[in-house]
Amino acid sequence: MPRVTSADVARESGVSRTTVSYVLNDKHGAMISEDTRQRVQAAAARLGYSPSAAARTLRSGRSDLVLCVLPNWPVGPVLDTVLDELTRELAERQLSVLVHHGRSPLAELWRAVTPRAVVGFTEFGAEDADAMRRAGIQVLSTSLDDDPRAVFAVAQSRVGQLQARHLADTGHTRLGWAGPAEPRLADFAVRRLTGVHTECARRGLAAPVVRDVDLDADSAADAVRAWRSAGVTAVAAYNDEVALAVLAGVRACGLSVPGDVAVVGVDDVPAGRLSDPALTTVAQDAAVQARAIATAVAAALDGSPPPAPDPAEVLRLVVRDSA
Amino acid sequence: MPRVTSADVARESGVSRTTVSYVLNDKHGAMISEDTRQRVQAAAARLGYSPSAAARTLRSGRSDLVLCVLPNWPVGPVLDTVLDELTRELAERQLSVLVHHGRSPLAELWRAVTPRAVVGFTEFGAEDADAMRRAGIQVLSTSLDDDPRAVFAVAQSRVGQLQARHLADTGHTRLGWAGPAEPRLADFAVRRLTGVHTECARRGLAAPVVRDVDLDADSAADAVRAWRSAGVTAVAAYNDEVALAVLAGVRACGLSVPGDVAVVGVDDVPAGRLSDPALTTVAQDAAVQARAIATAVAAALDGSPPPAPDPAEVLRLVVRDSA
DNA sequence: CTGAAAGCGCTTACAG
DNA sequence: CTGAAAGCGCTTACAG
Repeated sequence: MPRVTSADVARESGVSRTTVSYVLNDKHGAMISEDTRQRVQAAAARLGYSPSAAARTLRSGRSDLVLCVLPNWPVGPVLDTVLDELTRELAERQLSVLVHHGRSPLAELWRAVTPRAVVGFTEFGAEDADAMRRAGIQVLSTSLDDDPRAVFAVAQSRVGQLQARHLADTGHTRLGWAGPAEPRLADFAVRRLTGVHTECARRGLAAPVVRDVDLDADSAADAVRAWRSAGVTAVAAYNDEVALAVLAGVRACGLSVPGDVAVVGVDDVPAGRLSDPALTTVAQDAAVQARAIATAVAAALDGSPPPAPDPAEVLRLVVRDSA
Repeated sequence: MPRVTSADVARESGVSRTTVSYVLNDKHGAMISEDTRQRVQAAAARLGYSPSAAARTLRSGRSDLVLCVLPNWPVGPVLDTVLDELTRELAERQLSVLVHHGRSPLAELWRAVTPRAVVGFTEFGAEDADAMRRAGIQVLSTSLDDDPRAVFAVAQSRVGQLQARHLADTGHTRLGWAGPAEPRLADFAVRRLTGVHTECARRGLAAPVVRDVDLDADSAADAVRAWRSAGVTAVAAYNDEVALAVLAGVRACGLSVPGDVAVVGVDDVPAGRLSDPALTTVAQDAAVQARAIATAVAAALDGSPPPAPDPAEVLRLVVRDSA
């Protein structure tokens, strides 16, 4: 089935392609007779015409796409919300958001879609970034640190600091750190752990006792025993899932939370509110993050420098029963 | 910064654009002298040349993109894996997978990217589907039922059947259904509930007692009391999250699982393995699903009809402690 | 108020 | 072995 082009519409309605283009793009508003306008629109509808994006992009030199490149790590609930929000917010600016999962050769991809902007939720290689800029694409990236070049940054070390601060404030002096077994999360994990370290150092406490724990009770029980024998009374977990594993490990050891071991997670997932005991955690406000990123992207596209959002708005300690 | 075009590369290397194109696309292998080839490649690299996707697509009439359109509902762990796998599998066929979150006007979108195929994880409107086909785009969709026109289907009613079957097999005669409070999940929920109904009817049991439960212990406790007073001894939950809420509700009522109320979830999320008691659940093999979908998409693109996968491979009851 | 023409960047018959 | 030329579908000065 051959493509319906603007030439078809022109023929069908007895006008030139120029007129078709004007009518369909609402250009030169009043300069087309109402009669012609109607005829063209009717013909377009009858033929089921839709303009070729490729031709349009080629002509104008820019598409209306924003490409989001996801990192290697599993999409959690926060990022999921961010993408939903971003899609909605940019849609109001006539921009379509497309998401790329996994890190297949980025070069192939942005060439294939010619996006107006690329938003990286992971760091781009320098060559990739250069090549994209050379092709006229806005390159934006989010950061896990306080990178001033990023359009949006939530310093992950602050997450760890918040956890350690709460634990220390509630009287614990020997902390443990429960890292994720999933290696793809390492970029996040090292930063959060650094935050715990920093806070411990600031208060003159010993460095945290580090253990990675699988998402099962046995692995967690091993870790719990190790922590206990090191005198640890409170554990900061990489996220709520890991924290739930620690809870299970403590239970498996016949001990209790928070009496024997206090636990703090990150993310505020539903399962953490429902566990026994309910998880104390660091919540990340996905809606606020999404809005901030969307604003930043929009500003970048306008050429105006975006205001740096206050990271304090994004992170919030939620105290429940586990610590 | 102006775009680097193949003409620039041609000028830089002292050949025609034709030759540049041949070299860069590995066409006519041996027919270009090694010397020329080297010169062109060096020039392209030096200039940082990357071809215009728009021009290429316009020329060839087809892009190498597969657009996945996500439904309204939140992306769960299963779909997340499916997208990752699909991306990887189709990458081997030189196809880039792009994902669209949310249901902003679909028409705008596929026009903007001219994908080779569109894979819907939700139903398309008939006009949308027609318009896409008219534009030469392959339209594929997954289904929640046994729809033969779908490239891939996991009948959600089977999920409910599996849950009910296990509960009935273990001696329960009065079942409850815990639905999700989130309205966007309704499409899934009604089908799973139907499966429970069907299985109950088949065995001559009373219809399940239906309650939607929020993801908090209080809401769940209300539901638990309602079930108890209706004589319910076992509950099939929409998914593991809801099941965890039911667990919390039972606890809040001072009752126990599975003694007073047995509970089955769906999804086999880590938190369900870690809860107390560990959740019996229906696992969906995301890897198998992803492979099946990828194969189906590839087959559709080749024009060959895909083999219907065996849904039995995808769904699996995992018996643990809650039922 | 409307049309003829150029040109976005690419690939590919078709000639040499 | 390599080049001149056409054409994919669109938009937009530029003429009427």
